[in-house]
Amino acid sequence: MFALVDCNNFYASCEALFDPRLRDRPLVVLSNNDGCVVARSKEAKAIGVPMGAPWFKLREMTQQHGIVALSSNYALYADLSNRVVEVLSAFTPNLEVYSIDESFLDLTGFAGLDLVHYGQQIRARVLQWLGLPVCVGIAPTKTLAKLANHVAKKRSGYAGVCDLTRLSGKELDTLCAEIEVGEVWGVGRRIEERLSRIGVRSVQDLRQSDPDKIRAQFSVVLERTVRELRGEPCLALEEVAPPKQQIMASRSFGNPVFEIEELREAIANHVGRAAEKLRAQECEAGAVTVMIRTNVFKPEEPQYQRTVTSPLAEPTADTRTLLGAALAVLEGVFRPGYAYKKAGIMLSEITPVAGRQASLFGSDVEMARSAALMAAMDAINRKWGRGTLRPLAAAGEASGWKMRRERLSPAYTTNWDEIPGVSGEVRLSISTED
DNA sequence: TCTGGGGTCCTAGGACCC
DNA sequence: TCTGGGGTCCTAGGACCC
Repeated sequence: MFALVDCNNFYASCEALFDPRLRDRPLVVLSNNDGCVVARSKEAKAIGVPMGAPWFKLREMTQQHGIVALSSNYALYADLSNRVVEVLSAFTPNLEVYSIDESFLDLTGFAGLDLVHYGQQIRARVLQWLGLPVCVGIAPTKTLAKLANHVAKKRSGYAGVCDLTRLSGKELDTLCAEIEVGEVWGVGRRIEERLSRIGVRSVQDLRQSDPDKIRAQFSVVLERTVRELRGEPCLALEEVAPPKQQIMASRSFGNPVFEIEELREAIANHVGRAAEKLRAQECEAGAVTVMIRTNVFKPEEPQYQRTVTSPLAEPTADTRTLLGAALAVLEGVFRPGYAYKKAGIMLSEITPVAGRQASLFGSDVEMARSAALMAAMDAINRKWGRGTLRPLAAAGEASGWKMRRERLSPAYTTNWDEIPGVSGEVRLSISTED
């Protein structure tokens, strides 16, 4: 038995938590570079702000409704996300952190409990301890738990907790017939269109499809979805995230970039971040990819984009080696005269340091020195903040490539200088509901 | 003026092997 | 007249997720 716990309007809820003026107002959180809407408060959804809409296209709507827009504050969201997981961990021994705002809880063996009541306890505790609203979906497979969570969110009658096993077969049929198939986890826009063409429009239609035929016409992935919808578990809880096979770091630029110096600086920063993640999972990379491109949304301007991968002589996690390879690629792909809008890098062919094969040509002493240097750099950056120590190439004065973040809220919970202060008379009231 | 940044898995087809 | 059978590896592209 699984429970899927999902935070409601997570980014928007995090922002409103520390700024009460934002409550009950249409609030949106923007993507990096203040580009698109990536999260909306209940009120923003109600007035019809579409998900993914470019912010600059919403100006009229903003004036009309007084929408508040904020830049993404991932330091805040990540910290609060960790706290949510900590609270949830008390409710189960086995938990999978699925995304920044969702976790699967293993409730196998909890059959003696009233799971709806248990779900309500989870909601109440996260709300009381963290101030964040969540919904809970309970079912015997992950796909059904996702569906249950959708129901808990959309139907007020469930008060935020839906246990599909509480429904009779007939009630479940009726419910599934009322939900569009596109709401199912794993059914995106394309598959939804194709399903519609063969007459599969509701969740119920998909549940009643023949898994073998679905496999033949679509894929083994969708077959698993059908089986999961029928209550046959095909997806297991993944408590420990497997190491990443690729690590990417890329950003759009706040302003168009013309000079290779600025691209170098951006690439150097990206390599630094990606290499840090690589070392955090105790791995090395065997190849570095560099991507640069002009603005795809301005087809009237000259377009250029290149993505080139450079294999390394041997795998490494040393920022200096990775950066050397990346900058060499950049020299090769750069063409002057273009207005670049985005640059990124990717580390691939990732292998654990532990299984490393001895090198034919390298020296063990050099390798040990490299590992020690990187460990020292990471420790200093952890203690004194990201970017305290970084490659020279990343430390230039150019700023055109940096992303726009004009509406950033404080790092309320992760920076001593930005912790909110309280003044005046304070009256605390403590609820004993939980 | 202005449009994000990460990831995963699966499949088909080509090249190659014996 | 008539031309096998069984595999692996790699890449590109498509689909999905948050």
